[in-house]
Order: sequence, then structure tokens, then C-alpha cells
Amino acid sequence: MQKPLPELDSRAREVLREIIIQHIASGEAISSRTLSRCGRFDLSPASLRNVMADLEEFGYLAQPHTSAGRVPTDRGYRFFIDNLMRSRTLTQRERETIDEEVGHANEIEDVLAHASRLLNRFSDQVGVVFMPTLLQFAIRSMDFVLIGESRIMCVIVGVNGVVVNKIVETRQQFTRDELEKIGRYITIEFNGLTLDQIRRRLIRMTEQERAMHDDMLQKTISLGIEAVSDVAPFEHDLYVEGAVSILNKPEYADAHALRKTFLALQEKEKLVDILESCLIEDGLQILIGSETDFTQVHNFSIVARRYGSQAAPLGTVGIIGPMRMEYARMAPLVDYLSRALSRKIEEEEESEA
Amino acid sequence: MQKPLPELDSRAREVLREIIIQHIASGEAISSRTLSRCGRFDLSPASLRNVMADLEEFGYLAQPHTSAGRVPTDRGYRFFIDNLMRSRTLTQRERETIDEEVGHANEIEDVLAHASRLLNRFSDQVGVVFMPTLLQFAIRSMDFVLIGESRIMCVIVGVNGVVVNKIVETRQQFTRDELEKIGRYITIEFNGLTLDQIRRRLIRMTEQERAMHDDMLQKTISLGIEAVSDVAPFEHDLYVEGAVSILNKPEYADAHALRKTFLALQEKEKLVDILESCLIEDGLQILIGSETDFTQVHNFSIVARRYGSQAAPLGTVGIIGPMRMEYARMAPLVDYLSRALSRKIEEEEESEA
DNA sequence: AGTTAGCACTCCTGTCCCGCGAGTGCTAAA
DNA sequence: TTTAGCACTCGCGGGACAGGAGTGCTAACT
Repeated sequence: MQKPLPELDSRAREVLREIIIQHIASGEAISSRTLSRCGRFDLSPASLRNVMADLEEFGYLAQPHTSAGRVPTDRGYRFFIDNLMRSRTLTQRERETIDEEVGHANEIEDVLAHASRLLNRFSDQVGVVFMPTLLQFAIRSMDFVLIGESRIMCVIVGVNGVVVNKIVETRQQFTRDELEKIGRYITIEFNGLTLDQIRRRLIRMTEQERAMHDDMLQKTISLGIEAVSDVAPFEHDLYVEGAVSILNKPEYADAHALRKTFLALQEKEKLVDILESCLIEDGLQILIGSETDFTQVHNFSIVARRYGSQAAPLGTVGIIGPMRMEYARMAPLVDYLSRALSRKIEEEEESEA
Repeated sequence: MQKPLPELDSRAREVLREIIIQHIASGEAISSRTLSRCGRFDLSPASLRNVMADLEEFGYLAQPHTSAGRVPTDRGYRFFIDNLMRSRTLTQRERETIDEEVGHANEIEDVLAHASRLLNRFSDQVGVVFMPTLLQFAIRSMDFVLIGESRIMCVIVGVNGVVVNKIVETRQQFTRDELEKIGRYITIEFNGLTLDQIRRRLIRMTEQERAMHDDMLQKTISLGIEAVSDVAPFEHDLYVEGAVSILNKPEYADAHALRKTFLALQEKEKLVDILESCLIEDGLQILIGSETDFTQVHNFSIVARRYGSQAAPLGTVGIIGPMRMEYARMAPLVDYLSRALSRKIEEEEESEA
């Protein structure tokens, strides 16, 4: 089926390009006639048919049935994105809106929620924003607030300004003063370590006997361990916005396809996996169809990019939509948004420091 | 069409009852024949047809088209629920699971999230749990934690144990000690008032000039106002779980109906309105079809009940599903869950006090 | 008077068929 | 190398049709 080195001459490339663009616009299969009539080629349908037959042989196109036009395959899209696509830059207006919305919010959770909504709004696809658990990030401070006889709220601030809080129930009694001291101690002592490292270090401390004699230290350790132990608040943050948008796409007119799609989006773990994998590498990532690793659904694409500072990426933003999406618009959108986010976060950090 | 006082004899009631039960089970329109064959009546189809014609005249039944069986109307369901339904009590096992799950979690947000998931799981409908903004509830304490040069986290605990936190950006600088003092002051001074009352009182204080001379008091006031001013964290909490469940319902086989339904569920304000209206009255509330006030969709029902202590209801739990749902099972489910939640919350309060 | 059998009528549903249109592949000519 | 022509395939929509399900009505039966 697939030749090893499909060298495409420039005409074939142009034809593939045009087919994909038209298919993205219309959602229909593209025939040799419509292609001939579009004006970009001075060729008869018959000639175009020959080219199309070649492209099909290379695996870039497929026909849904004999008497239908051609539709791009995963491979076709891949080639298009790698070699043929000309990204449309964002309009001034779009950029301004993004900057404004991102700049407006100030808590990071708020910023991320806004970001996912922005993605959804501008793309009319599902917008996702992902921020992995704080466990892997260094902390800047830790404070404890008494909110009941035996309940203490622990407020943890990461070096990147992320704030997490968690409520712990304790058997021991703490006064406000004690909590104040404990917070101060931990903040100073463990500043810059990750929650995971802190936990390990605290556990090691329990083994050292000298800790046993210092009542205050012992309280600190036990409370500290409670606070950083694995639990709900330290889950990944995942914002999925606008799943309804896909209801409008013509390719999901029938209920069965819809069902599968929704179930796939429900499968958060998969999504987290995918978005996490986008963290390791810089630059825009585009996953097409079967490349996405969704188990149930193979006609979805993801356009994503990590955000955060170069040295310490914080998470991933992206959009999810049917394979047939306007990559030329999605790519710069995701790209710009991730940069806007990164900039915002860096600003925050500077203003803090 | 509708007679003013539809006195139904016991046979008509039984027929209506059976029709609704069968329709709930099968989703199909019920014909006189199937009804006759079911064994509960020693009547021929023809006789049943007479009864059914009456029931239709009263507006309890309707036929989708001439040669179809009958389907209950909103009014039919309403009558069924008010007069004919025999609630099935929960199994021992179900009750245990609910108690366990509710008892397990300890932060209130966690409890509520669990509750909505439970509702979804046991009903296979959409589970909703609603807790209105803290603004209307009295507070127990307020604390401030420094989490950056100019950022302060404010931790507010309601009398019912609800914890809310909000980050405020300030122009002024605060030391930890100052924050400590401010928190203590506000907690003692405004204990038992609602956020709204506190805000008003603080604003009144700014007008009294004597406050202007006390630097510390002034700082307290300005920070306090910032902290309780209207913003995101004081939004209603609304947990909607399992929207996917409705994808399985046969009545939403076609994509258009699905679309409308999802959009309706998206309309959070409406939902909040409805659930809020369930707060004023105690006891189980069942809203059928058009009674729900959803603008777009009229074939939905809501079974809901408020939870919290008798004197101070805290929120609403409920399920949303197609009109054709097993009310006999849903009613006790929602009822029991709301009681379990209330019990849990009261326990918490006692153990705190 | 209530019940029921019988019958005519309506309307939905699935199926088969048919023709149309759109597209293709191939071949042969320009 | 391009293109016109032609045969072939396939999906789609519409019409016809039979079957089935259900009803309403009437008249007879208990």
C-alpha cells in the first residue's frame, strides 16, 4: 500500500493541500470536478483524478466509497501539517483579547480557567488546560490556619505562585501560636524543595531520636507529614471547556459517534497522559487521529503546547477537536496562548521576588 | 379539554398507575392490548380502551399518533406521584453504601462531590448537589495568611463548617503578625454575622472618622472589605455529575434532542434558580416536565430535597432525568441522601463545638 | 349498565425497487 | 502528457406497498 519514500512533485503537493483545505472547510469528500472548478489548477478533472489516484496510493487520501470523492487520511493531515500548511497569524484583535483576559485574572487557577475558555471560544473546539500536581514542584511557603478544634487548613504556595490548600484533621491540639511557629519553621527549612522531597525528609526525621525529645519539633513533623501526604488536593488540575461545542460538528450528527466521543473526553486519565507527554518537549505538538492514543476514538486531533518558563514548564494548553479542524488557525492560537500564559506567569514571579 | 374535577374511580386509577409503571419500564407507548395481557386486570382490551379514553380526556394520557398506544402526560405523572406511587424503600446495602461514602469524606466540598456521584451512580441519572454562596451564611472565623509580597490568602470558616478561601492583592504591606492580629480581631468582633453583614458594617466603620486615627484598625478595615467583597470564590457551589448518563437513554437517541438537553444542563443559572427554590420548603420536591422552568427542554424532571439542619438549610441535592424515570426509586434515594448529608453535617458541627 | 367481540379506519414501519446523480477508472485520441 | 468519452459503481431519495399495531365505534351479550 504505502511506498517507502513517497516523493511528491510540486503539483501533487498543491493538489493535496487544496483537497485538505477544502475538506476542512466543507467536511465533504472532494471530487476531481470540484477541484478542477476551483480555479487553482488549469487541469481537467481527468488529470486531477490521476494525481488523486497517486495520492491515494501513497496513503494520503482515501475514499469513503467507490463513487465518492476523496478524504484526507491521518497520514495526509500529517504531511499537510509538516510540509504544506501556512499558518494564519492571529488578528490584532484576537491577540488583544487573549492578552487582556490572561492579564486580567490573578490567581493561577483563575488564569487557567480563563485560558481554557478562551481556547474554546476562539476555536469552537474543546479547550483543555492542564497543570500537573504540585507534588513535583518546589514550594515557597507553607502556613497553617486553625479552622476548628481539630481541623487545620494548610496553605501551600509553590515557587511558581500556585496556591494549594488542604484541610487536615489531627488528634493533637494546636494553638494558633504553635501553628504560626510551625509554618515559619517549615517555610524556612524546606524552602525550594518539592512536596515529595519534604515528605521524605520529614519521615527521615522521625527516625532520628533527637526529634523525639523536642515536643515542638515532634508536633511539627507529624503535622507536616499529614499536610503533604498524598490526597485529593494534590491531584492534577485539568480544565476541560466546551465539550458541547462538538455537538455542533456535522461529523457527530449521529448519536452513537457522539456517545463514544463524550465517553472519550470523560476518560481523564488518558487525557492527562497525553497532555503530560507534551510537557517534555518545547514547541507546538499536533497529534492527529490515531496518534492521540485515545482508545475508543480515532478521529480526534490534539493541538497542544506546554507553558511556563523555559526551564520549568508548568503545564500544557491545547485544544481537542475532530481531525478535520482548521490547523492553520488552531496552531497559532494555541501557540500564542501558551506564550501569553508563560509571560503572565513569569511576570507574576518577578513581581513576587 | 380538561375537566375541572377529574374524579377517578379506583379502576381508572389502577389503569393509570399500570400504564405509567409500564411506560417507565419500557419507554414505549402502552396499548390496550398489552395492558389487558399483563394480568393485573380481568378486562378485555376494549374495556380498557374506554378507560383510557377517559384518562386521555382528563389530560392524564396522550397518544403520539392515532395508531399508537398511550403515553403519560405531565399531568399524568403529577397525579401518579401525588396519589398512586408506592415508593420502593432502599435496600440495606444501598443505605450502607451511602452512609459509608458520606461518612468517609471530611471536607464539605468533598462530601458534596461524593454525594453527587452517589446520586448519579444509584439513579443512572444526572446527580446534582447545590450549595449557595457563603454570603448568606454566618461565619465562625476568618484568618489571613501571607502568601507573597502583596498577596494574602483569606480563609473564612462558616458556622456550618464550610471553608472558603480567597486571595486578595493589596497595595499595603502587612507583616505576618499584623495579619494574625487582624484575623483574631475580625473573628471575635464579627463572629456569627454573615459576610454581607460584615461587609456593610466594615463600610460603615470607614465613615466614622475616629477609625482613621488608628493605623492598625484602618488596615483591618481595608483588608476586611477586600476579603469579603463580591468575587469568584463566593459563587454558588454546584456539582453536576454524570451528564453522560443521559446519552444512554433511548429517548435521546437522536442527536438533536441530545444537543438541546446538554445545552440545558449547561445553563447553570437556571439550575441554580430551580435548586434555590427548593431551599425554602422542607420535604421532597418533584418537578415534572414543564414544571421545571427549563426554557429549552420540557421533558425533564427533577427530584430534589434540601439538606442541612432544620433551622439552617445548607443546600439542595437532587437528580435530573427524563420525565420517564423511576420516581418510586428516585424519591427515596434523594430523600435518604439528603438526610444522610444533614446528619453528617450536624455531627461535624457538634464535634466542632 | 357494564362488558366485549367485531370491524373499519388510521397511521407508522420496514422493504423493495427504481432512477438519478455523482464520481471514478480506463482507454483511446489529441 | 493531457483530456474527452464512456462504462461502471455506489449511495441516496422517493414512491409504492404490505404488514402490523392500535384505536373508536357499534352492536350484541350478560
